Amino acid sequence: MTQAQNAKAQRITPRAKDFSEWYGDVITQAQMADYSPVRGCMVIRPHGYRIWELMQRALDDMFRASGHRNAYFPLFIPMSFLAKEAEHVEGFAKEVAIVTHTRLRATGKEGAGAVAVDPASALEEPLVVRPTSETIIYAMFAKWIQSYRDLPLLLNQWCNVVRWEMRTRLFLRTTEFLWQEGHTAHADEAGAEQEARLILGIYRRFAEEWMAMPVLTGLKTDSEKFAGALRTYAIEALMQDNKAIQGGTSHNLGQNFSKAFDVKYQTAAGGLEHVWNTSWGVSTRLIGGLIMTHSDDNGLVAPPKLAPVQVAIVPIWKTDEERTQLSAVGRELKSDLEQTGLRVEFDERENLKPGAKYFEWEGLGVPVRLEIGPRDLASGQVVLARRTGGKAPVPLQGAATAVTKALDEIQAALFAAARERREKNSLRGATKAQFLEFIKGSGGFVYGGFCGDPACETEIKQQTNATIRVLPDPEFRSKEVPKSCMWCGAPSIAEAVWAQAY
RNA sequence: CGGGGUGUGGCGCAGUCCGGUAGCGCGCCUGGUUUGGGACCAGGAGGUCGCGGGUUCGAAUCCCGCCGCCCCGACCA
Repeated sequence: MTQAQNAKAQRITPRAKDFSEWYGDVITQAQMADYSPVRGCMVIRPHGYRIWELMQRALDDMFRASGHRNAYFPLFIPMSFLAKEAEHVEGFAKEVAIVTHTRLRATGKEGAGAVAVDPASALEEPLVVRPTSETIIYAMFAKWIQSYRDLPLLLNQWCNVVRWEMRTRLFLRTTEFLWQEGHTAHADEAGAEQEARLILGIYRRFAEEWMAMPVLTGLKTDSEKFAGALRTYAIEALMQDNKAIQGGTSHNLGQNFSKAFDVKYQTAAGGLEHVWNTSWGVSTRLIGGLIMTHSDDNGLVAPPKLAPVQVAIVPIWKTDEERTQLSAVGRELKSDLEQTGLRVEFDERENLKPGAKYFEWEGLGVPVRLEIGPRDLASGQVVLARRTGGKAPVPLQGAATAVTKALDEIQAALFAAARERREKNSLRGATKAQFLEFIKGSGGFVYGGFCGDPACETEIKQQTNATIRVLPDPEFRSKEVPKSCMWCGAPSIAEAVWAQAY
């Protein structure tokens, strides 16, 4: 077997063969993450972390522009805090990590038994490792908020959280993950509601404009809402295997937490009122969504705006003279592109043939590759190859313009393709029979009437594993309003979108 | 927690049925020749065969126990 054939044989598992293996292969190939020695945890490698940093920057700018400020609250939360809001405890009790001791001691034994928990170091009150920070943040809000003049209070934090999950998958669900959590306090319900909706809009814009990932926005049903929230809004995207992913949530918490933590403010009229809160978050899970939205059987496809490397320049040379010449031209090209703000690598490695480099950069998801050899040099051009397919020569002089244009086109094309795929895999106005056939077949988003009865929702979930992803916002609703429940036939209270989900 | 699979150089695997002291491909290192879609030749480094017991002259291989990981189901961003 030649090396080429061998490499082909070891390639990424095709999506059609095994989607889940494909997903893992893409991550490995792109060096985005690795399994850690701790079960359920992952190491985010530089190429994956860079995507997260780019996401953070974009989101953070949007938060800041809308008046939010960043802060940092501690990892540890007194166990008693979690118990203060009844629904909230119930929601998280099953998956919190608890710190009970503060010391190890040497046992004098060999190997793994050489250290043990020092029983003398038991904490009086155990600490929980935050699964989310509502409790500790609102405990602090109670200290900081006194008057209506202190409102609204608009904070955000970037941090890690821990939820002890039974089954984990890289990026999509890990025991520890990175996210941002926004927490705000408002003088009235309208303020909180407006904030929750504002953030949902930011999440949608981020998903569409940066990730090139089309999303539905809407309201979660009670069974799917955040534990402790009045209402939960979410963005939902459809992956290539036709399973849905919840990409971000924005909660109107009402006064549930302000009452539990006694967060009160004095009104202009002199009265005393509990504040209205919101909380909202997106996590590294979005990276999983990004992978499953765009990538193909050759590896990662990164949308240009979030690609750690946007342009890879690959020189092609034979003689030493060509090498010297191309090395100089390549460096200059790199520098030109960088000056227009692009993220560029010039691949001068000598131990790899150009073809090998192409495959490597493709696996890493680089949207644009510039190939430049003696023939191009002679005619004053470079070959511009797109990750999504197609090669064409462009003038070497002013290549930055062509590259920028290509990146913009790729960004737009990825979004359009993803949206088209989603629509192709959506079924509207479904009857029960159509719903069953669709969900058990290829799957996707199913739009239909919903009676509002949780029992109906549960029955559907039990029989099909599909859940209501959202009660969609007006612009995503079908033209014809469903009159009756897709499942039970009772009068419909709202249109719902069902899907099997991650 | 239930079901399935799997643990052998960094990665992917063969060897296990039928015990005889570990091999292949990729990757890595050195030198040379190469370079327009995964280069080739030569030399080389690297493994307590998941862990613990047992059987045996001898165990990756047979027996007993344990553990890890991956995939599939119920909970979740």
